Amino acid sequence: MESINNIKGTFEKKISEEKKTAVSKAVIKRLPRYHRYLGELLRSDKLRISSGELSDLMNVTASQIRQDLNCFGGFGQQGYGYNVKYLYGKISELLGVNEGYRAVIVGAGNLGRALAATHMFERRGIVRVAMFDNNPRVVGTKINDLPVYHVNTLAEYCKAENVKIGVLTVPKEAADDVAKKLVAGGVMGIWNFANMELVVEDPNVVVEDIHLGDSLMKLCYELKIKTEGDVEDDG
Amino acid sequence: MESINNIKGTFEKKISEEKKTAVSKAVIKRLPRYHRYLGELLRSDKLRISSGELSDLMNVTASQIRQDLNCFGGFGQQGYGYNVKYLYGKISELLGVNEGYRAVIVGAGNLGRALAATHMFERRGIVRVAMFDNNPRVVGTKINDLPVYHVNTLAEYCKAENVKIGVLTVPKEAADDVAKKLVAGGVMGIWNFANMELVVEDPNVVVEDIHLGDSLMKLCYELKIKTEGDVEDDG
DNA sequence: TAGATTGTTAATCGATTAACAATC
DNA sequence: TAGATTGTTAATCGATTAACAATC
Repeated sequence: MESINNIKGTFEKKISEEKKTAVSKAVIKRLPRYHRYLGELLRSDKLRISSGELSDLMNVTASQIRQDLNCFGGFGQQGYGYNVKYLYGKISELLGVNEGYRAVIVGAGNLGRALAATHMFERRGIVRVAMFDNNPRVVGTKINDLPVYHVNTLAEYCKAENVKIGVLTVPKEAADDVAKKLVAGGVMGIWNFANMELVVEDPNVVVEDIHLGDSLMKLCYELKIKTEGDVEDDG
Repeated sequence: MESINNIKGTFEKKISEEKKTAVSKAVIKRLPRYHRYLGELLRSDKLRISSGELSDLMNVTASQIRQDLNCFGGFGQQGYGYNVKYLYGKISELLGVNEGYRAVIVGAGNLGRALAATHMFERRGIVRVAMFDNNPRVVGTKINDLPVYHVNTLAEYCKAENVKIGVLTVPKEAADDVAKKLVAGGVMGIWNFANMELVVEDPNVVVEDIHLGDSLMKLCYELKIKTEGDVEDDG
């Protein structure tokens, strides 16, 4: 009896594992890029594309493209390639473009305003519903058609308005506190521009840290390496 | 005779290779993060730190920290650890913080203005000298103390003013053209916010593409994965 | 059917981690 | 000297590429 249960358990585990087969981080990071290129192909009325063609376009190996796409299912057809519209649709689906997630921007400073002005969100099916700040001079105003509320009402608002994404453009000293409010309000994803690694208790909340400064420094490093040796070395 | 030359050649090659030992991309991407944490430790008056302590702080393995730092030389001391100030200085040096690179921002839209308003550049020893745009209504004005010139004068200005870094916040249709002007002006590093992979002919010019949209999509993907299964699946 | 191109397995490469001898 | 911790080599892990059988 016990041995039968053991066998059954093992078997079930194998099946569920097979279904998951956790997609690697490297693949996930590449998905948006595929989406971008396929969107362009679609706009240029290209109907089908092979991994070889896409490989030339994107500067990655055809092998990687096939491997990547196959993590999510067989989107192509042997001898034909991939149908651009179909593949674009599938990747859009994977990326949640059709989910209509609702987002708030917290921090109405320069960066918050700049993000409020972009089409970055609509383009991805994300609906911005409001901005938040603690400055009484901007609370109550509108920025790019978005009402600005006081950050004290953040959690409450998110809960009532079913906000799923919070964009953090506050100074890093305030970031932890605002993040707590977002999580309390049921927000499940935080896009963090606060120049620090945001730590959130709830393991179901995902965080994407943006480190513009790190990117700028990496540029300087590479610039330095390339130009080094061109000048006298006084080391 | 020939065989002697061959042996000599092999030997010389080995030495020069040993000196280079090209630092891996993964390590380079982590350098700015070390710089960030060490800067904070310095500000909090911490004098020394071991790879073990830093490991706890940064959430990476101590082994990786030691391995990473050793790509650039022995910055630590057995039995002691690393001197915070010294290590910070060394990493700053590696990252070109003391080089005083001069930078222009091309594109005086929302993002360009937001970047102009940050302290991101000074903090890394980069000197912003001007902004550029093609809109006659902003050309001639000042934004955050930076003069705004017409983009037609870009190459000429960069050459005259020894500009090394160009920040690209123009629409992607204009990006290639502006990049050409920057390169013509002797700019060696381009920080590209134009939502496309910038291709530059000159192999000595380094490009760092920022893809905020990709990051946002990745967030949505992870958000979707986490919340999937919580709701009815009408697939 | 023949040609093309995928899906998938196996081989290679690179990056991370573990272990430990060197040394402060 | 003994204890601590680096620098560095070896082992492991993960990601990329190559190869080819399956199949449209």
